[in-house]
Amino acid sequence: MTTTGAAGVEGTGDLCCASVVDAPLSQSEADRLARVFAALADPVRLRLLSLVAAQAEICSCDLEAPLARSQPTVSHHTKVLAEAGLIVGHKRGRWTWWRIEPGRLSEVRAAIGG
Amino acid sequence: MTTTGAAGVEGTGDLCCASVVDAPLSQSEADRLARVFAALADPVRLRLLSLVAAQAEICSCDLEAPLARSQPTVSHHTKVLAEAGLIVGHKRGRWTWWRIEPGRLSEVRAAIGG
DNA sequence: CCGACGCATCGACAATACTCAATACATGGA
DNA sequence: TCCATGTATTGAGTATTGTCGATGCGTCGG
Repeated sequence: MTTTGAAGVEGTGDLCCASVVDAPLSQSEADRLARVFAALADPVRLRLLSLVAAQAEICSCDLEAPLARSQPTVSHHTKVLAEAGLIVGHKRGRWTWWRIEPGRLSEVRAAIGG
Repeated sequence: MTTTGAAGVEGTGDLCCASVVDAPLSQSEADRLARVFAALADPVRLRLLSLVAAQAEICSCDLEAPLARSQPTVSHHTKVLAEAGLIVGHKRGRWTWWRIEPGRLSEVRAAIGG
């Protein structure tokens, strides 16, 4: 099982070629982009993301302590990030391991004029 | 008057050298970053930003129609973007003109691994 | 088979955000 | 000076979000 919100690299929606600095964004492009930014708009999720990015793979159980949040809260945040396509998780035994999806961050970077 | 939330290029706070993909973000770095992402996490504001970016300078009065929002709502969104340091406005006569602050978007891009 | 463990989901609550009508403020023209 | 115009602010209603305790589900060890 891959705990990704949607298929492939794309989380909530494809970001390709939608750029804030180019022609005015369409309604739907803005919606898709806003969803990814919303996932990044929480300090706990940003720290979670940086923890995942720092270790190639990390277990949910190793996130509660550094984030100082309860297990349900951590689970909520991983879900949000996964649905945005920013991280991917898969279960192995009793544990869920998360890794970053670097391509997604690149898409975001491109969308703001990368 | 420059309708920027804070001094200089920085809006809510300096983003320099805080990167999601490098070492774990500190609490305060995450807070500052999250504030900027929160400003980008609304589709109306993203379209507003793209309208501003497309024209070197644009009047508030020319935003209501394309955004299909009331004047107070547009004013609210411009304020949020300005406080995040993403746009800058100054009054000229009766009108307020907004322009993009490209450096701020660059900072955000760098923070996600640019 | 049973209990412990890791994780996801549910329900609830407080805090925040988006929106608009009403109002206040400031500027320029007559 | 007075009024019209563009913008900002206030107040209120609704929706969304972050958080946690309680609970459910799947997996491993004994």
